[in-house]
Amino acid sequence: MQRANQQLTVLRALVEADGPLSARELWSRLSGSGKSVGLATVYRALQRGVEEGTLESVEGLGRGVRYEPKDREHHHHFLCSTCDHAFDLFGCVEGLDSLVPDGFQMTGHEVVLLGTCEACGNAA
Amino acid sequence: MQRANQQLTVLRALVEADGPLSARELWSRLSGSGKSVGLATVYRALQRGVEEGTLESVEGLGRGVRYEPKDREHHHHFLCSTCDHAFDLFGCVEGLDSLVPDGFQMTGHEVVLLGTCEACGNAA
DNA sequence: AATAATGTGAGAATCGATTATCATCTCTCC
DNA sequence: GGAGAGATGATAATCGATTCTCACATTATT
Repeated sequence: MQRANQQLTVLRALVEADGPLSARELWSRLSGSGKSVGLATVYRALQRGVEEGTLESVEGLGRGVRYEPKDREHHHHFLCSTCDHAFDLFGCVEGLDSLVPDGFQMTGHEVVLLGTCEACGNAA
Repeated sequence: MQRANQQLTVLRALVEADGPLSARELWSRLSGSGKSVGLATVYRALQRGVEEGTLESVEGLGRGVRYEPKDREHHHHFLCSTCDHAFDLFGCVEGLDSLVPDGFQMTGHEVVLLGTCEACGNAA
């Protein structure tokens, strides 16, 4: 059995994106670009991608869950408060360990920068 | 059953908490501590607190919205992946500016440490 | 080609979070 | 004490997100 057409369409759109996308964002993008895909199919593709290990769900970017390819290097995100789009950033920060309280075990971290993206800044 | 000043009861519980709480968490805590308060009242108190400027809503800690007193100093949070409780941290990090892409305007940032809190770590 | 297995789209159903409704209850002011 | 204003609790209604259903389409198998 081979992966069907729409599953691939969804995954490819996510790989080409400049940041993590929610199911609905993904659906809007595809709908707007001629490639009409059912919303249910988007959800199925995302869920399956996570199960198969190619995708990862990202929480903590405003409300809702977004998804991104799992093979990306460690990175963080910029969330535009105007258009609500999330952008991938490169690099990380130092000094996180010193924040951890005694007795707590840190297994990971999230850094989210907030503000306005270039497009929204220019439009203003 | 006392029914007076529930607004105060809610705000006080939030001030005494060691981290931001969601409406439901707050409601559970109050219910569990003898001070029975309607869930609707909790929502009303939170909404009003935000309007009046004493409370602040915090997104980005897992799913859902949590609230904390607005007069706290700049700080971040530790989210326990076992009990899902959010704890206040003290201190901040350096080097965030270097992550901002050209043309983007950063107005704020969030740092969330993930892992297990002391209680959950000991219980394991 | 015939059949079986799987993928897909549209919309219904579900779920949790939040808000609205409304009958009561409390407090204040007279 | 009594009226009016605002607060409260129980629960229904709403809302957005996600999942489920099912008829149909596509692909695989023989």
